[in-house]
Amino acid sequence: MRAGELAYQSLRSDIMEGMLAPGSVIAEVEQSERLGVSRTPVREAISRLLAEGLAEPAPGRGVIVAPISLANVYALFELRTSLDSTAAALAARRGDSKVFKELAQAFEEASFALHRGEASLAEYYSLVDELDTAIDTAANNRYLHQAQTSLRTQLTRIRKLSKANPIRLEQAAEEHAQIARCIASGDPQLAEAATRLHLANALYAIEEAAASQSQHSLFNHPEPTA
Amino acid sequence: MRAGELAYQSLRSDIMEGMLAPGSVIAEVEQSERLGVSRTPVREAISRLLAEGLAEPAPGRGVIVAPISLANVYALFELRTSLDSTAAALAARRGDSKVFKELAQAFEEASFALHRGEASLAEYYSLVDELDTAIDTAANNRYLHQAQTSLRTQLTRIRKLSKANPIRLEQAAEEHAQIARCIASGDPQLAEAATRLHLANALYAIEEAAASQSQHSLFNHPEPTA
DNA sequence: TAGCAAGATTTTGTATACAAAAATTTGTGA
DNA sequence: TCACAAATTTTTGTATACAAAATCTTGCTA
Repeated sequence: MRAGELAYQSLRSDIMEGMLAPGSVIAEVEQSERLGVSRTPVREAISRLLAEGLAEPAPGRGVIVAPISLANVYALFELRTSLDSTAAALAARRGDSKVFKELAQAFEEASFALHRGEASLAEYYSLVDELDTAIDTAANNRYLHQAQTSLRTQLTRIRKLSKANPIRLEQAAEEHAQIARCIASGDPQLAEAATRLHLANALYAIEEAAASQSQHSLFNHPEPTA
Repeated sequence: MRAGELAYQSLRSDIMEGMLAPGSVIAEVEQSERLGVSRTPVREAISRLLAEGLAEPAPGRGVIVAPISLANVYALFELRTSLDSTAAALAARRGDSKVFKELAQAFEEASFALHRGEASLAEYYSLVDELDTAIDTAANNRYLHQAQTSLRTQLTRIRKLSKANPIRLEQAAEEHAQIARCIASGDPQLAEAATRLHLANALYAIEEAAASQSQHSLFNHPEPTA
């Protein structure tokens, strides 16, 4: 692998896994020594992280890994709702009905399996990825896809912070099945409605989780400037 | 100015102004010589252009300035409709009514002035920028704003290709006034509807312009791979 | 002791040299 | 003349040295 690519992948996964804590500075020399490459490729990597929103320039401390705060979640979900509902509507118009019928079926089964404790989280999330991919493909809009990709990166970080609630997972699986069915039906408005409903529920679940868990362990508020 | 910043600004404006034609390769050495800086800052600049979508990696020719094609316009407008209508709805909920009332007034006047040939294009476009900025501010969502910013870059490029039709400009000014009024009214659904209507009309106008002007001068189709 | 300034240190920005990879050209054989 | 391969040239990737800027220390003075 190219050194720049390696640096990017390493830093990215370190941020996603929380090894590099939100708010901590990403020093070029430190990282280049740690990763065993020179500063040039880590600079390249950092600029990619910057563009992706995983890192941020900090006023006088260089660049830091982007903080996550509860306020961000609302903003993120506003954009997500816009993007995902549009994608679902486009997929309903353009997609292959068969593909989404099968996905709906798979989500139904996953919901059952989840209920009986027979399915793993990883399996479920990979199914969600499949649905996302199918929608992206069907929507057939590279700009939309690009916007969603960078958004999903942020959402993934947030998901890792809040422990998944088993009951919510079952519900979510049902909702995903519903979305897939609506897209399969070819009705854009319906697909959009199902998506909005799902996202509203998902946000609500996050709020609940945040309220029950200690906020400070859940979310890293950007430290006060003063 | 930093050399990297200078290289970025220069290349960006060269692309936007068409000095660097869509599809032409951006060679590091060539540009570094032309701009009088070393390869390092132009590499930084290129990576920013890449992230912004103004440049694209080309399979075996390095990076090229992103082509513009009619097909892209549809995709772009699909995303734009989603983003702008969401922003308008948020602005209607959160914005200061007074600001948008004044903007509506300004657009009404601009429409008159345009009709009498008393207003310049530049003035009108700067008014549009004001409205966009006001909506961004009112919507108060950095992620949405970021997505819109990169999208607008693309749209600006397209706008430069099609000559503005004076009659359409008047209509557009009216539509903008309408959008501002709807936001001022505080009704999110109405604001969204006005935005969607405007964008549908704008797209239609582009299609008309493309049909009347010679396609090949208007749009740069990506050359066939064979 | 508080505040400030001068120096020291770290960190970032830029240039350049070198290495590796890719593309193009050139030459040779069928 | 065409195809293929070898060699050359160009282009990109990486390391490193040096410069400039910013931050942090330290010590002086009021």
